Amino acid sequence: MGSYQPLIDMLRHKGLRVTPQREMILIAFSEGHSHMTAEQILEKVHQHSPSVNIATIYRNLDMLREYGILTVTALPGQPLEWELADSVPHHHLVCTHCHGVQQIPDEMVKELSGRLLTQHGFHADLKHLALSGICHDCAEHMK
Amino acid sequence: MGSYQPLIDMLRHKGLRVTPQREMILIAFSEGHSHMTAEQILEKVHQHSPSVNIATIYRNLDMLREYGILTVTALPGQPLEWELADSVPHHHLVCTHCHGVQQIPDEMVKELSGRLLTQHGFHADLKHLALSGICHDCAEHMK
DNA sequence: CTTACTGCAAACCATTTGCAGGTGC
DNA sequence: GCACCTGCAAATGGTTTGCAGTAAG
Repeated sequence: MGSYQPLIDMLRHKGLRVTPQREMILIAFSEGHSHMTAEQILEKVHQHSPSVNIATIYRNLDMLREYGILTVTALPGQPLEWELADSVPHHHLVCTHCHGVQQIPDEMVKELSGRLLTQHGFHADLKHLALSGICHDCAEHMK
Repeated sequence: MGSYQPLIDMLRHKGLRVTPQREMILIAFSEGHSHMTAEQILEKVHQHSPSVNIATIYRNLDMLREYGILTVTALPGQPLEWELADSVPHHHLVCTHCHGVQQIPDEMVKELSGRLLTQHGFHADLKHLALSGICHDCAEHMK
């Protein structure tokens, strides 16, 4: 539910044009559900301006993803779900063999936590997730 | 790479008809990659019988999923990936509020572990994963 | 012999694209 | 003013469906 202003500034800062359509999309995220389909976003935008086209929504969602502002997740048989990338904490991969630690972006884990929420209503605390296993180098040596 | 015979027996046992198309689909999984798209499965089946139709593939994949023989996963912008359900370990969701424990299918975690392997070369040990968070009921009460 | 299953073709639905006109900077 | 952005409409691509014929049991 954060303000959308900083995101609009970010667009301007990156040399992208700030259009009403883009503002309304970002406003939709700050007002609506945390994750929405393109169609749901269009609905929210239409509350402000019914002439906006779905193609514009798709193009801008994709652009916002490329610039790291949004993330997408896919569920089998359902339209794509979009959400603000917002705060992006990191997670760790810990090797049980060499005890080395590796960082991975939250994006990899987000798909899991998103599904836990939508399918099980479980608000997973995956802010500081640590996963154990065998790292790439150790796996090579063990062959 | 396991044998497909037990799966065919399972179909027969559940009163479903054992057709050449269904056999060839199961053979495709026992011979091919662990996860495949409908199109890739069709290709494998066409090696044995080129007259089989894609609609039949889709209908049977869906039927096999309903009977717990296959699982599907979706990645943004890509066709669905199908794989044998085979051994399906479970994971746990532990509520930090009521300390309740909930089980989730391995399917939900598989997408993550697959990506950790392909993108980071990390062989995650996700056989007995336990995730903490707030369960649905507690989240409702806390509102 | 019954009816589940198949092939075919058309429909469907989310998403993408080409293009001509509009608008932010 | 110029390139970027938009609306529109048509195309796309994966998946589903209706129907008449076929074959598993």
